[in-house]
Amino acid sequence: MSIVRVALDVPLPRLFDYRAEDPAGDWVGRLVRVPFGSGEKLGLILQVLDQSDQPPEKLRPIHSLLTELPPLPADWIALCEFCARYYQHPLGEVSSFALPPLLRRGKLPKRRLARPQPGRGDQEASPPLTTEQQVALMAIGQTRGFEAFLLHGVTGSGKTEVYLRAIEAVLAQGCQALMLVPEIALTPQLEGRVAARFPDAHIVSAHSGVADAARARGFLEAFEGQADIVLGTRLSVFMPLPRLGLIVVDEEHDASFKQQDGLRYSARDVAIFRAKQRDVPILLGSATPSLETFHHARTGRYRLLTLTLRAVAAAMPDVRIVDTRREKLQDGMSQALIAALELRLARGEQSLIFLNRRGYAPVLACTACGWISHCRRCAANLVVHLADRRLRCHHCGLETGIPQACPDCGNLDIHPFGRGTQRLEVALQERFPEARVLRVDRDSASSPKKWQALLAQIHAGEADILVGTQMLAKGHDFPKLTLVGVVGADAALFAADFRAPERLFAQLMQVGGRSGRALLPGEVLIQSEYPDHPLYQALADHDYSRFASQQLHEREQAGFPPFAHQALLRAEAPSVDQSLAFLAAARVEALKLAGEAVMLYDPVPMRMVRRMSLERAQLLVESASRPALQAFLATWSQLLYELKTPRELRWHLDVDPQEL
DNA sequence: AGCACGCCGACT
DNA sequence: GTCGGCGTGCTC
Ligand SMILES: [Zn+2]
Ligand SMILES: [Zn+2]
Repeated sequence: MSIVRVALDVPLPRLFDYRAEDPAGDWVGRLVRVPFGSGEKLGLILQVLDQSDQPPEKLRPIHSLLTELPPLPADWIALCEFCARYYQHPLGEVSSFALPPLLRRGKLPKRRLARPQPGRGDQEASPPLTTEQQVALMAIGQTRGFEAFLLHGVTGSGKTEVYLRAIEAVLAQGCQALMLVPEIALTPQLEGRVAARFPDAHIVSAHSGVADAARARGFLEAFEGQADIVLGTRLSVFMPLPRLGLIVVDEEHDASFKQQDGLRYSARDVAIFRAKQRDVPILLGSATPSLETFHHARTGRYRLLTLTLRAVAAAMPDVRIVDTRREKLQDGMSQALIAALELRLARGEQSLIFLNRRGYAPVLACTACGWISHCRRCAANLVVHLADRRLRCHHCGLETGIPQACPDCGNLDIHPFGRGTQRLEVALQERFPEARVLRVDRDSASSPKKWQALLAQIHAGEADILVGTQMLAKGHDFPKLTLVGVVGADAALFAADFRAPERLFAQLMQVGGRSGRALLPGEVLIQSEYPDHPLYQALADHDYSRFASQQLHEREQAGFPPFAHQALLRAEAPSVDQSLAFLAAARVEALKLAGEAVMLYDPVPMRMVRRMSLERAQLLVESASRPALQAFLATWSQLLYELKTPRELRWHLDVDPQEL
């Protein structure tokens, strides 16, 4: 009698053994139906063994083997095992997550006919390369096996062209390429561009918007080697790719590569593991690399390839910091910005005002008693959405109507305070009645369809002034756009999070890059009360390296990443005392095993304590040594599972957390 | 996380 | 008497 060791989608940090009659040699990697408790579950066979460490009477026989699907390859299983180990997550949950939902339930997609993919016509001509692009491609082409490259190049310097050429080269060798892009960048336009460039390649798109059947089909096409290119969001880092030859991570600094719930993985970091594991090169591209990546490039762990020039015939935009200390702003805008807008309107060019705050105003307040609109489920204000006359919580979705009078004192004099995109839109429309003002944020672009419609409208030149959040910052080329105004950026300058400046710089650099891409020179006006701040000065000089060096210096002084490695234990419960009590108990356990290499902080309530009626707290763990942190987390998390906790308390570990 | 079992309150 | 509330314990 043999034993199979199975990974099951349950939140338990262990595998489960079952009896099996006569397992064949190819059982490892297959899906299997097994009895579990009172029901049945689908699991993944990880090992076939002679005996179990469980007492024989506990062992139950498997129900059935899923033979429709070939066994998942060993390297795919190893990838899941790495994620389980690194992110301290149950292996069964990882492998389940790595499968498309349909396969997770043991179903296969209906028709698996080879889609009429290849042969879409003529290949789109590739533009000529700049010397810098040639140098980069030469370096990439010369590697044999694993090597990580950081392709650092400003917007318009032709990073995408380098990706496409590098992909072309691996396809020519009969290999597959995996290209990861941020959620917001995976648009029909990008898919179209890749498809036009590789008319004979079989391209699979993978993101959460793809329907279940199509996603499963894409997975199988990648798995069976029919797919040549997988283009997708962070999910697609888990695609099995037997002929993998290259991984590309575009906008590698983008926050959407880190999953913020469940398995809290960073697709960029998992991609690096994968490239190493499969011994293939990986290309990380960005105009504003994450400081982690930039640090690795500086210290020689990654190879730095730089594109300094705009490949398109256009100069860098002129970036000016507008000092707003001495000036009375009009609707949040300076004279300089208003004049610049007028100029663009007169010339028939487009302008964009970037304000990273949606809604009409961040809060509604009573001038008599001090009441403010707050969410009863969260420690947050309800945001005024005047466009649909609602108050809305941006954290839990709670909605109410806008009260006519103060709910506390009955005062009729209640006002929206502060400014969001809706208010700016209204103000601009009043100031420039003849201009076509278009707001682009998550509210106006609530579905992919509406988003595409807005983009089409912008491209057709049917808008003069765009008001938008970071949605507008990424990946879209607006040829008629020559002015970018930035409003209200200072708030992020002094945020509590040590990564806030890094994010702000990246965001402003990116949104600034929207202006003047084609033949018209661009201008960027950033309004600030701290015009001399080094972050703005570096932006004005287009000097990412100077900013990054200064930030890295500060991080080193403070002992922050990338000079330290962090993990966060978070807890949430109906009361913050419960959360803190759990963390205190966890800390006691940790003290028993933490050596000097691992630093344990005190449990503290989270910056926004209450969210969706749960009160949250966290405990930071830090070490200069990654292996020391990993070893500590492995034992600690085992102890945490054994800790007795109230039913209503939930906890998780976040390795390499993005926000503290 | 599910899902069973189990032991006390109020309803036909 | 029993229907059902959710506390606690287990899942190979
Ligand atoms: Zn009041
Ligand atoms: Zn809320």
